[in-house]
Amino acid sequence: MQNLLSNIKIQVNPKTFVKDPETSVLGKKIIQYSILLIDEIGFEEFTFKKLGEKIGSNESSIYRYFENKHKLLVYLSSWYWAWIEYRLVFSTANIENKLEKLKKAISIVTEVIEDDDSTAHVNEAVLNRIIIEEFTKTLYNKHVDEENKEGFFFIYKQVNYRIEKMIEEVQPAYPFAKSLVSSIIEGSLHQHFLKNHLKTITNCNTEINPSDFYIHLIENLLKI
Amino acid sequence: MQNLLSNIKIQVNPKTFVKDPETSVLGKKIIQYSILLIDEIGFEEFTFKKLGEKIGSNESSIYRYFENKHKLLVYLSSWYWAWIEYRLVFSTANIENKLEKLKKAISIVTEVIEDDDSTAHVNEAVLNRIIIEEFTKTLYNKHVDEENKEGFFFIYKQVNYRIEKMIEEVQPAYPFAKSLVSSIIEGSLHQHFLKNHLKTITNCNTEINPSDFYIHLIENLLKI
DNA sequence: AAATATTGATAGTAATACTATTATATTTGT
DNA sequence: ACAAATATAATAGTATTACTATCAATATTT
Repeated sequence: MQNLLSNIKIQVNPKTFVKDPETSVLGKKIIQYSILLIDEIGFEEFTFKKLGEKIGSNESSIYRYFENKHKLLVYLSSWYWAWIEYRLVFSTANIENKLEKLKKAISIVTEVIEDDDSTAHVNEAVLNRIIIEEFTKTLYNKHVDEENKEGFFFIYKQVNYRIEKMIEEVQPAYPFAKSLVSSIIEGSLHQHFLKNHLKTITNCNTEINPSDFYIHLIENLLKI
Repeated sequence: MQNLLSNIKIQVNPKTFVKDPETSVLGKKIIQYSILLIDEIGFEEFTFKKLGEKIGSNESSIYRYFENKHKLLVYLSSWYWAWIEYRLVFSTANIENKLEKLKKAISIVTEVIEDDDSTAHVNEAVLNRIIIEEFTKTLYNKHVDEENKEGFFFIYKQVNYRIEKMIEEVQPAYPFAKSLVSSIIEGSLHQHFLKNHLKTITNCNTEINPSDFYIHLIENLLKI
């Protein structure tokens, strides 16, 4: 896709890091290779020691950027959702028709991502894969409430909120706009996961994708 | 609810355990207190050592029943879905009207569970809470494909399949029955989670529950 | 060139996730 | 009732994880 972000820096909640990884070569290397390593071995097997070996740096140097691997995952997720939000706003900005606008938004949050060259150290396609496989772990743990208060999920909720408003524009009478949006955004990641691992309980495959399922769903559900 | 299971034993895939916990007093204690301890401290903080302390047993004795805590969680999840399947089959058996039957099924998989006295060592209400908070972790890890081949998720997929068939009965023309079911079953757990932790992106609360959202959804989506 | 910040190397701690061995109960079969 | 079999407990031990602390080496800024 076209280079939208060349002069825009994705802002991530500073509470997720000790030192901003965008401010140094090592920091950017941590981001770049953590994405690749998590994709390769999975979040449970991923350690700062292994990442250090991969980038020829010391474990203790990585700890100067992130308190622990959980916070790093929260950082990567926030980055991802901020990037999605940017694309969402940009690509729906000039659509007059409310339903078309909503459909475009649904596409943005449900489609498979291809790499975008605008950010050299972030491979968006691989990041999308790790969001599909690992995003749920940023929410599902005993610190959610605390971290939610700290604003760790602000951008994610913001993306939800934006689409909620679009639903209200299309069909103000629909009584579950918030639940519909959150079930589409999270559900789409889940459908991608099922397509890759539990194929018998999804219709999604190489031909049909989650976008088709969800766009058909809103078209039928919000009929006026 | 009434005592449906007094003479029925829930069958769980033997590959999830080393020794069947249903066959001894210690085994049942492991099940009973692991549910309570996971609910209390969360799965990440849960260890066999802490469980041993809680039940006055040695860590090494617990390892004779389960290889590791992940397999224990898979066991508990399988037990849960087998119990749901039983209730699903039982409570939809005599419903003639296809849509009513489907709606009943949706209720069973989306409603909040209250304790059922039929199984002394399993508190179903607490188990439901840990399924809401932890079930996703049985699927989302690097061993899914392997464990799926071993049949660890068979009962879960079976529950999906049964409801899929009910959708086909109601509306054979609907093109995404599998995805719709899996998104309802998983999505309902997620809506319960959001209700507890990220209240701003769900309509569910003490008055509105996930069942209302999903029943409204299928009623509108499968209109004939 | 000096001051400052960043990174690397090494060492160390507590906890986790186990395995192995042996001793002690408890159950069961005759 | 007793021996044999089985289950459980106690103890010890290993490798790995998830850090923290300290200090030296190297860049970078002023």
